[in-house]
Amino acid sequence: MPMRPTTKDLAKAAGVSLATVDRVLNGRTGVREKTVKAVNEAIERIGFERNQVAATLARQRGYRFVFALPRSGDEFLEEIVDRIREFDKAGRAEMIEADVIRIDDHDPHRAARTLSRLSPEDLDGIAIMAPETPQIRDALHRMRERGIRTIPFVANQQEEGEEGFVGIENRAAGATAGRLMGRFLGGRSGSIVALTETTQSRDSLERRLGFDRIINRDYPDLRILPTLETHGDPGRAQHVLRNALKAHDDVVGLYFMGAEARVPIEVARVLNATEGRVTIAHERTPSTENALKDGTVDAVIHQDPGHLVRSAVRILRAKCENRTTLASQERIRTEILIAENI
Amino acid sequence: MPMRPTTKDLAKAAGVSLATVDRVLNGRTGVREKTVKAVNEAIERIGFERNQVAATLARQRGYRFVFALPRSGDEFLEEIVDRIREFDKAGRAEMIEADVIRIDDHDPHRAARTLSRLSPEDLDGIAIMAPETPQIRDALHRMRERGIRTIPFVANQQEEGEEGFVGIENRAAGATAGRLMGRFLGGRSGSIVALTETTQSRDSLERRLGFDRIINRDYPDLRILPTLETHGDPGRAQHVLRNALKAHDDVVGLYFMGAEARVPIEVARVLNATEGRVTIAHERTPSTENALKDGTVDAVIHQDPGHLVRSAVRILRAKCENRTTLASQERIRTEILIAENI
DNA sequence: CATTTTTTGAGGTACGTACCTCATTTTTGT
DNA sequence: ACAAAAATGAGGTACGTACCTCAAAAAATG
Repeated sequence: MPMRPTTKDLAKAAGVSLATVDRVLNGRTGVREKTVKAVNEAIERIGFERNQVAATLARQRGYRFVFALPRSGDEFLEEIVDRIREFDKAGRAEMIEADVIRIDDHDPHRAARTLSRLSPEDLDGIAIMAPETPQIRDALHRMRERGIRTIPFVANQQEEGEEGFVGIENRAAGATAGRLMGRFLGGRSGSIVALTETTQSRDSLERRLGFDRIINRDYPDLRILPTLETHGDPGRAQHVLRNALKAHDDVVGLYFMGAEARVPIEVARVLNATEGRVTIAHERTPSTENALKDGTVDAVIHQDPGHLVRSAVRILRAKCENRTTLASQERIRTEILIAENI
Repeated sequence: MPMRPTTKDLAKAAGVSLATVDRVLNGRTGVREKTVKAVNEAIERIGFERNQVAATLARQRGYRFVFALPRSGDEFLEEIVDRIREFDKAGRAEMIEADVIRIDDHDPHRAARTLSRLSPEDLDGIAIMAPETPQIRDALHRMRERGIRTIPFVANQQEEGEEGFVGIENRAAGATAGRLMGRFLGGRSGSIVALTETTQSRDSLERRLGFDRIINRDYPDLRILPTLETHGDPGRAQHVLRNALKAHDDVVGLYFMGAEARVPIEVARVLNATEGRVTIAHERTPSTENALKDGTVDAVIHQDPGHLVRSAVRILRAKCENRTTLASQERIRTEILIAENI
């Protein structure tokens, strides 16, 4: 068992004292540039790696991470919340806490204010799932300046400045749905109904783009109708779906693009709309799971909430410890679920 | 921040000394049943949870886990090995080591001897991927008696005694392949060629069972031919595949059940066998990935090697610390890969 | 009851890092 | 060259647990 070099070894190797090593390692002030470089050089030379176990123990307060999620929640969001709670429980032994705060997704100012109130005393990092508004972007920027690590979560923030996004690429997810739709239809021709809560959300937009790309390029006999919106309202959902089916007698496929597939699924059941048609939805939830099992839905495009949560924590923690993560390991997969591999 | 109770608090609550708490917590001998119960009762009462961070630090030697993998390796195995190495590197900061040893899968006695040589000094736990032979089973049993935690890895060991298996359920994986085959064929009728290295392996057997179940039940127009064996030999593979295609002019699908899809894929390319047919393989590897991209293979049934490795480590570690894991979180998913979600 | 055996307590050190204080040295500005 | 400021060193404590020794107490044995 090869003894790993400790801070003591590092101090000796760099020709400085333990105190200075500590200053450099933890980015404290009052160290000459020259000394910093000497220490860093020694780190490379002897291959020093901070013992995170000892470090966490020493800095009494472990890590505390917060997930900022929209208040208005769908089923999938609930799954995520459950996973966060689960992680929090399991993480206690590792001195890692994970909490949830809800932010007003309909009121960006209020949301930004909520974020502004968070201080580095309360948390070390935050994973944020929020619409991209200037207010939110600003709030995030200020948090980072206060020393809180941030990471976009599930809903992408365009901002290229910060690396590390936890979630799937929705274009690819839409393309996956498109390919399955095309293959499951096996050469049939006709129209496809695309349904979502609101076309305003970037997720839906990108999914639709990916979906379109595949269908239009590879399945010329299929035609995708303009996206229908439910606004989360079952009544409206039923209305628009019925109208669409009435207006087009050649509908062969249904694509539910939103995260809340529950409403479309229920409505489709009532209208008996999936019979003889291929139906594809997003995100595994109790609703979509049941629908897969009873055949209402043929495939579900999914991202694993447990992976989302754990990956976010790993990345945030790495940021806190100035480590890098293996991007390959943190990539969230776009999963395909059918009745057989649920 | 609610202070978590420490061993000191526990000692006070149980009315015993720190030394006794230590004895109970670490399962040492020389403690009266009555005392043990008193301590355990106090643990429940005050909600004591061992601080694993401090514990790992204190027991100098962190954890050392070994993956015992068959020597004769396919591409998928190489992926797994890469993930283990990756984990080992990343795990050093957490004081967790992960190593690989290769065992002779063709010589159970030699394999068993290799395992017998491992002592608790060398490792804390082992994840084993090996055929189920009495010799191996015995060796595992003896290891457990020596205090080494064991867990079957990817290849299931029937043995119901030990819980925790890391890998997918191959019946379900086969069923998934079957469903995709049926749907992708979209009502066409004909024969399906099933190919594997050897029908002796339980993995292949179970996959075939799952595959058959779906096809026979739901796709009466499809007929699965007797399983062909390659024994890993390209020449033989080409021979049996060509013969099958010659004997049956109605082959509409190919199912590569083994973990080494490289050979069948290459052979199929040479014979131009996939053109106009649906082809499904197992495990994502460079070969299957390329085949997906260029259309040689239509879908790949997969289990993520990174997840496999991390899950095995989590479970082994939990066993070492007498903790339980959330089975739901440790279940390895049977993934479906197509060109769009690779 | 005396003696052996078992059980328990008291106290210590160690793990590797964080974080603190204070003295001392080195550098900077004038 | 001098004072002021900045940089560094020396030494300490703490985190919560593991693991060790030795003495003392309690229980079991005859």
